[in-house]
Amino acid sequence: MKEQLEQLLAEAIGQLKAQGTIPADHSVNIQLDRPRDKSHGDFATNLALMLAKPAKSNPRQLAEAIVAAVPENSLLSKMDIAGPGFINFTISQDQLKDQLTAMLNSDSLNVDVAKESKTIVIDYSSPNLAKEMHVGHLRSAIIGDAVSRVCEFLGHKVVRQNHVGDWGTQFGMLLAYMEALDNQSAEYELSNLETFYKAAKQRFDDSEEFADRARQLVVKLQSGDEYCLKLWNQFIDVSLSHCQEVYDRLGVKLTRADVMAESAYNDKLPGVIEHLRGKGLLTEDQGAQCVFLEEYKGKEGEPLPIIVQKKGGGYLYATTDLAAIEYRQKQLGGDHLMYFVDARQALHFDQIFTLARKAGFVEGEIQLDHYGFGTVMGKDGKPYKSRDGGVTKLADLLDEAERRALELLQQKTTDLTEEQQKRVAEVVGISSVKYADLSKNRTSDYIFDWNHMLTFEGNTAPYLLYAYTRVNSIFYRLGDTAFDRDADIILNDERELALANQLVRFNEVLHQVQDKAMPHFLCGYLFDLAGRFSSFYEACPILNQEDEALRNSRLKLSMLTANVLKQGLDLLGIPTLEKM
RNA sequence: GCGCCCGUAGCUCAGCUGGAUAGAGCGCCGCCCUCCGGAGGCGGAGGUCACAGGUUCGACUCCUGUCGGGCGCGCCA
Repeated sequence: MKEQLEQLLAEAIGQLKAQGTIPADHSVNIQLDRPRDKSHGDFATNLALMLAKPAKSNPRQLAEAIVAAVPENSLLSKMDIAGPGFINFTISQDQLKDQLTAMLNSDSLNVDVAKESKTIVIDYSSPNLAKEMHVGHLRSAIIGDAVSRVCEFLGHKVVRQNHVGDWGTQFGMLLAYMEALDNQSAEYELSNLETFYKAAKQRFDDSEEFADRARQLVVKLQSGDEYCLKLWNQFIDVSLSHCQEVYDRLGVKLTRADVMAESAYNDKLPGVIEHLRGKGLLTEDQGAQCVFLEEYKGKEGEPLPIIVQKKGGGYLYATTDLAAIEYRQKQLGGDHLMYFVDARQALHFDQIFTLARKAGFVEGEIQLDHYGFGTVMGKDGKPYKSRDGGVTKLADLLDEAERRALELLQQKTTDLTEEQQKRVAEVVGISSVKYADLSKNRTSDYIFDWNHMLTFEGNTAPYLLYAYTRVNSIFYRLGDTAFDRDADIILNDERELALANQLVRFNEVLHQVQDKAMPHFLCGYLFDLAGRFSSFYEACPILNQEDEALRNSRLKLSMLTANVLKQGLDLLGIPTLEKM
């Protein structure tokens, strides 16, 4: 709808240029707003204000010229000039109704899918396997997952990449500890990775002998020693299973098949160095192999190094990332590589992307983006910690979410069985945590507060889940009674119209989510949708409506609302409940 | 020292590419249950958009500076 209007405006501008009203060489960026104020129509543009100066005309006159130049169309019912020269557009009701009908008749809610499907490689979650997943891993997993779903829904091929950290010095310590325990107790202790890591670390710090053995094992592991590899594989397997449990509980789509671990690039790393050397980009500095790029200056204006090989010969994550970028374009066929990684790594990715292009690890047209995100904070405004001051394991956090959700639900009257209520609590609990995160601007830090996320009031998961069940209950009540799905849609009441306008925006919002990798746009949209539905529901009788035509129309609006809520939540990785 | 991000109502957050009277939710105050799920709806009070300049017809948004907070800058990932 927005695109169609843009097209009309582009034609109008073209005509005015041809007439000489606007200088032909003046490039015009068509801006279309969704005005906050209903009296300003469905869309508004400030074109006349922007073009008044180059056109040497006054804005209101120019606005009139633009309006006159808009081609005949069925999209608009009205164009008004307001204020200093805004043009307000009102979409014709027929157009709205057609769009609503198209959405109702489409499995994908009639969203515009990409004309050319791209391959989008999305790096998200990517935890370090040495430890159990903790709060710090939450955002990447759920934001990345939501954006992945949206990209897929919009017709792209999405390749998920879980770039887990499974290689590095700390594994020596872990293997040494596994070795020190007999096999059975190792298995037992591995079931709690967190304590296992702590115990190993303790031993490493306390015992010189143990530390030596740990270092020895790293070397052996990296040289492919079979015994070490066996221990390592065993450890990785347990750790990945832990991750998978968390993904499954979170409803994050990642599976083992998406795991492309750091170690998978091991045999590519010498080649990365050679490639850089071949390009003349490599410089030895204090024994380490570095790349100095002019783009990045240090303290006194001297270039900043990217270290790709340590003086001992070991490789660093920059090296691996370069190998991974190449793989993602050349093996996976990525047109767009997305990285959902903590904002603190912005500089690192900036450097890596620049270097990858310069050195030819990627070639041709490719989009490389690091989408950073802020930190999860406690109420004190400091990074979120558990009560004992340590990092909070994700598994524990999710347990608590479910427990708190159950408490919340038990305060309400319900006709659900205890067992059903427990399942509902699981969904509500997990969804609350996810939604609290997704509904905030990706780039900023946010405060993690159980009381804010687990409430039925405001922009929360419980509110939206409730809103969905409420719409849904209309159709439960309706039961088998048929209603005419081909009935005309009637938008006479302002609340019907407001709801209809919001429903129709779904497409637009999803494209914004994809463009900016910002799921909170979708959250805001759904909250607004639920609010408009509630107002409609309050003021416009549906099942009690005696006028059959009106009743059918309202049922159709309700059904579409349910479909959009369900699909929207699904794209956020949140399941809906039929009853709660 | 250099670089990046942030500062919006008492609290938690929105504010799209510069647009019309800066918006929600909580909390506070007031309405609305003969009616489909009140876990709801309607309304009110509450703001120097950190501060000072600048650009512009128009600035929360862009530029410069100041203050305050967070983070990153050579062999961890």
